[in-house]
Amino acid sequence: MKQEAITESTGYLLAHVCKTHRNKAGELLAAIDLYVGQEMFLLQLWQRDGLSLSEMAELVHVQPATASRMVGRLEAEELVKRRQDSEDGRVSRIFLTLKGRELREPVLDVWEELETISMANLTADERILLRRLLLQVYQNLKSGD
Amino acid sequence: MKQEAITESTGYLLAHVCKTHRNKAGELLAAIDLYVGQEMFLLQLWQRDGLSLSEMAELVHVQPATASRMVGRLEAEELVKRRQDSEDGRVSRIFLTLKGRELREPVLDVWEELETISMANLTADERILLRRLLLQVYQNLKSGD
DNA sequence: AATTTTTGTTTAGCTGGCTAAGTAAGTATA
DNA sequence: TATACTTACTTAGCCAGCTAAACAAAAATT
Repeated sequence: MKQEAITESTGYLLAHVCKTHRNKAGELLAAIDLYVGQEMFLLQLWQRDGLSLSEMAELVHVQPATASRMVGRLEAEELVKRRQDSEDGRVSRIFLTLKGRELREPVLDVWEELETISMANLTADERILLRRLLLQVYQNLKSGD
Repeated sequence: MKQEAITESTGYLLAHVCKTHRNKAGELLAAIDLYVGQEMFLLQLWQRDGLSLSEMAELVHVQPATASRMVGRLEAEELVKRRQDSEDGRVSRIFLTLKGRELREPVLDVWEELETISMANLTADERILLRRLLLQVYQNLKSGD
């Protein structure tokens, strides 16, 4: 591969767009006192309170160690509380606090704004197309060796 | 915004694809003893040895603090060395070592493999289209408020 | 019933990101 | 010339990622 090819590659552009997207998300979430990624945990709990830590990790697509620490931080901010499962002493269940529940609407607003900004100037067809292409890339990466 | 809309949004899919891409990159780079992102610094130095730290930060699109630390790690691994500029004592210039230069081919190979995997099953037209759509998203995020 | 294996979580330690603050060199102004 | 301001970099401290190891509970095996 020629050297210039890296910075001209689609993968490089993808990484760059993503970083920009993530930074924008971080900026918008900061306004409601959340760090990027935290909202994903809350999102899952709004759908189903009391998930176990490993269920959370799986749903959010992170490792259990990451989930454990992030839940720890959410707990420290009093957005969630942890309880030991009644039937399996190893299992940690995560529950929303009132404070955590109140963040639902603001988070949805943030993501709506983020999506509106990101998808501006793209027709509905282009958005569908982008999704299809991204899904193909994802499949490739998931199965590639 | 409805809650399900977040996980159905293109931004969410983008983040997910990107994380997968980054993990794949990390896996491939680990085989040549590099962490994700380090190769980007080397890439710039292969093109122009002796860049200042802030030039590096700008070219790689990170903050100077990040660049400083990452260059520190590359120096610890003896891939680069730092020298004070002869005309401006504040300026730190980064030079490749022989070891750093020898990594060029392996890095190019890694990125070629990564790109091959990522773009599999996409026609040339689809790749061009993906790039165009990603660039549009990037422009949106860069100018959006 | 005792032992071994598996499972769920946590902690430690590494990484690349960021912001904020600090330090020293260079430049501009009085 | 002395002082004030700007610039380049570094350090400290926060974050989300990861892997590896440790620990305890549960399940499986002997």
